[in-house]
Amino acid sequence: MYTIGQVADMFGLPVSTLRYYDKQGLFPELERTSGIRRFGDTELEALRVIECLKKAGMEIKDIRLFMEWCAEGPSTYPKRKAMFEERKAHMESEIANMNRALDMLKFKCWYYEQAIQDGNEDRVKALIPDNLPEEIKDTYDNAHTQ
Amino acid sequence: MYTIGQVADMFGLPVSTLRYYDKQGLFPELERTSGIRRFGDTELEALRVIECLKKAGMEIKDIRLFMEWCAEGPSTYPKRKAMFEERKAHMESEIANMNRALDMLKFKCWYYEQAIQDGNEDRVKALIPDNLPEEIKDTYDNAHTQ
DNA sequence: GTAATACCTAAACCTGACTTTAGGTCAAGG
DNA sequence: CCTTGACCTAAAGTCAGGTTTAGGTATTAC
Repeated sequence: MYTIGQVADMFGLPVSTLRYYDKQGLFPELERTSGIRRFGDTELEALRVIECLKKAGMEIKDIRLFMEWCAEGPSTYPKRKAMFEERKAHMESEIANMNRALDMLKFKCWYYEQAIQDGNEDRVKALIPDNLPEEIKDTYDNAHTQ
Repeated sequence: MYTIGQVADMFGLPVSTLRYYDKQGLFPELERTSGIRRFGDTELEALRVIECLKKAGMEIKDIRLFMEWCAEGPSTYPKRKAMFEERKAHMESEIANMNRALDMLKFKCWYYEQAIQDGNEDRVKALIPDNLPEEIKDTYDNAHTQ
């Protein structure tokens, strides 16, 4: 059993964050001894899960839901799986969007590289339609910009 | 020249957002006729750029900086390029992080798939160490979780 | 002539995930 | 005894990126 301060040190989190998580219902089984929180294995495990779920872009309220489902037992496996499937699909489309943005950024870097060499944008602007490197060509339509 | 309402329709943005962008200094050259905003080609171009830069995860204040640099002329090419290089690096590391999170999600989906089949987590918990599909094996250490 | 629109402003409000503040309890150390 | 440090609470503050509201002007439509 650990105090909030020990757990904060273990996870490199501010004490205030742990209190906040508790208030949000992320530790449904948390016990107290005369008002003081006592973190056990269940809570440490929960914290590890929370860190994972946050990385996956999940909101606190969804994480709470997940914790509640875990406490409810095997009957909630399908719900839990569905939540992760939905997250996975969301994440995949986010990554696809970010890759498009990344192509755009590559294009911008190339564009300004040329502009710096020339001292102006005239040549590079004229150059774009044919001479654009393959991988960023698709980006051009999105990036018809300075 | 267009009114704010026409531009809002053209870009599918609320009028309030355009006023907000203006207030944030994103249209340094915007003109007015007796108090009313007149959006010209410069502003439409700026809006296209803004949409790109937002996709690239840039904050409003950085976009304003970029707009100001554009207005300053060729001497700011290197600054503009540096801004995009920095963004590019940032984006690449974000994508890498997201891919790690995605692997974790794949692992979770697989895990619950097994748990649903078995009606409990006993077998899948025991199964993990050897039997984990290759691509998500690395993830396991991050996901030593329910 | 009045009602509906489209425009304007400043300022308050919203969301999420925390953080900070203000005020209080309790145990140990000098 | 009294200060320090770890814990507690509720409530307010923070940040970004808008959105909403309240109140005002100006043009067009019936």
